[in-house]
Amino acid sequence: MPTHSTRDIIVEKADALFYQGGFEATSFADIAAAVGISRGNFYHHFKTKDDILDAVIARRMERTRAMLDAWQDASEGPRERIVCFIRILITNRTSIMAYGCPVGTLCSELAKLDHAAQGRAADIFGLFRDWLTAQFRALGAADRAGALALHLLAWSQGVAVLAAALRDEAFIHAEVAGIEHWLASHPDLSQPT
Amino acid sequence: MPTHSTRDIIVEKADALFYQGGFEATSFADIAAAVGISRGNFYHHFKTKDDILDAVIARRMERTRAMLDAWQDASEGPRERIVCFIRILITNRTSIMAYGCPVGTLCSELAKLDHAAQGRAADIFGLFRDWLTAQFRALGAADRAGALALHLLAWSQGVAVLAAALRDEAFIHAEVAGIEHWLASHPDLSQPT
DNA sequence: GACGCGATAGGACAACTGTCCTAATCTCAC
DNA sequence: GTGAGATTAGGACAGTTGTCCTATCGCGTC
Repeated sequence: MPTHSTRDIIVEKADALFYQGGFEATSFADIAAAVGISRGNFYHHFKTKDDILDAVIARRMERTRAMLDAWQDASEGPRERIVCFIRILITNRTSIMAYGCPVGTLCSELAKLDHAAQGRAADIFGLFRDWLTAQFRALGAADRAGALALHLLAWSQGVAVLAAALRDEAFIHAEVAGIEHWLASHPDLSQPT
Repeated sequence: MPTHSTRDIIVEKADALFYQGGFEATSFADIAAAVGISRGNFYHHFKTKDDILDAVIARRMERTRAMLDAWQDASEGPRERIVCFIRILITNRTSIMAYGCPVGTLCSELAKLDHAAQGRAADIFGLFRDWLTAQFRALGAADRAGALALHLLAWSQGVAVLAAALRDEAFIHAEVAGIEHWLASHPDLSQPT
C-alpha cells in the first residue's frame, strides 16, 4: 500500500512550484529536480506539460472540495462556515503575501497565456461560489445569495492581490475584521436559526 | 519633431504585450515583431529585458499620474473624483475581462518570479493609494482615510480578478453599483462641502 | 533461473530564449 | 561631398525549453 505513487508526488511538487513560481516559468527540469527523478522520465507519467497542469487543477479541485466538506461538517451554522472561509486569509497569510491566492493567480496567468485550461481553473472559483451561495441562502439571503457569494469571493481576492503587492500583513488583519463585521451586520441577512 | 521615437514605440508595444501576454511569456522576438524592427537591434535601445520592464513600469507610472491629475482637475469634489476611479472598471471592462488589471496581474507575476522590479510595480498601487487617501481625507475620513483607500483599491482588484476568471460582465456592473452605493452611504463620511 | 513489464535514466532533437557582436545603412553638420 | 555618429539588420552564441526515443534496471510471476 504505497502512501504516494511517483505520479502523485510529481503532481504535488508541480502544484507547489506552479503556485510559487507560476506555470509558465516552472520547467520540467524544475519539477524533476524537486521530485528527484530524471527529466526524460516525465514522458512515462505525463505526455505534455499541459497534462501536468490538468492534474494539478484536478488535485486542487479535490482538495478544495474536501476543505469545503470539512467546513460543512465542523461548523454549526452557515455564519460560522463563512467565517471559516474568511479565515483562510489569516491562516495562509504568509504564503499569500509571498505568492498571492493560488486560484486567482493561476486564473490570471492562464488568461494571459490564452490557455485551454483556464476554464477548468476558474471552476475552482465555481466551487467556492456555489458553496458560499448555499451558506448565504441558508442565512436567508434568497435570490441575493449568489451575488453575496461573488462579492465575498471578490473581496477576499482583492485582499490577496493587495497583500501580496504591498507585503502588508496588518492590511490583511484589518480587512478580515472588516469582512467579519460586514457578515455580522449585513442588513439583508436574518440572524441564524 | 518626431511624435514617437523608436524607443518610445518599443516601450508602448512592450507595455501592451506584457499586459496581454505576461512579462515572462513575452519574448524579445514578440516585441520586435510588434514594433517591426529586427531582434538584434534591441541591444541598442535596451541592454536587457529587465530594462524594458523598468521602462514599461516608468511609463505606467507617468500615465497613472497623468490620469489622476486629470481627475483631480476635471471633477468638482472628492466624491466625484473617487467615482472616476471606480468607473475605470466599466470603461476598461473588455480588457479587464480578458487580461485582468494591468497593475495587479503584473505585481502578481513579478512576485512569483521574485523579480527585482516588483517593488517598483507595487509603487503604482502606491500612487492610487495616496491619491484615494487624499480624496477620503477631503471627505472628512481623517485617520481612516488610508484604510478606506486600501479597502477601495482591494475591492476593485477583487472585481478585476473575478471578472477575468469568470468572464462575467454583469458581475462588474453589479459590483460597481455596490461600490458607488457604499461610497454614497458610508457612515464615516460626511457630506461633501 | 527465465521471462515480462512497468519504471527509470540519459540523452537526442529542433526550436526558442536573452544576449551580444559586426557590418551595413542612414542622417546630418561641416 | 565627406566624415562622424546614430541607427539598423542579420546572425552568432550558449543555454534552456518541451518533447520524444532507447537502453537499462527492478521486481514479481511462471
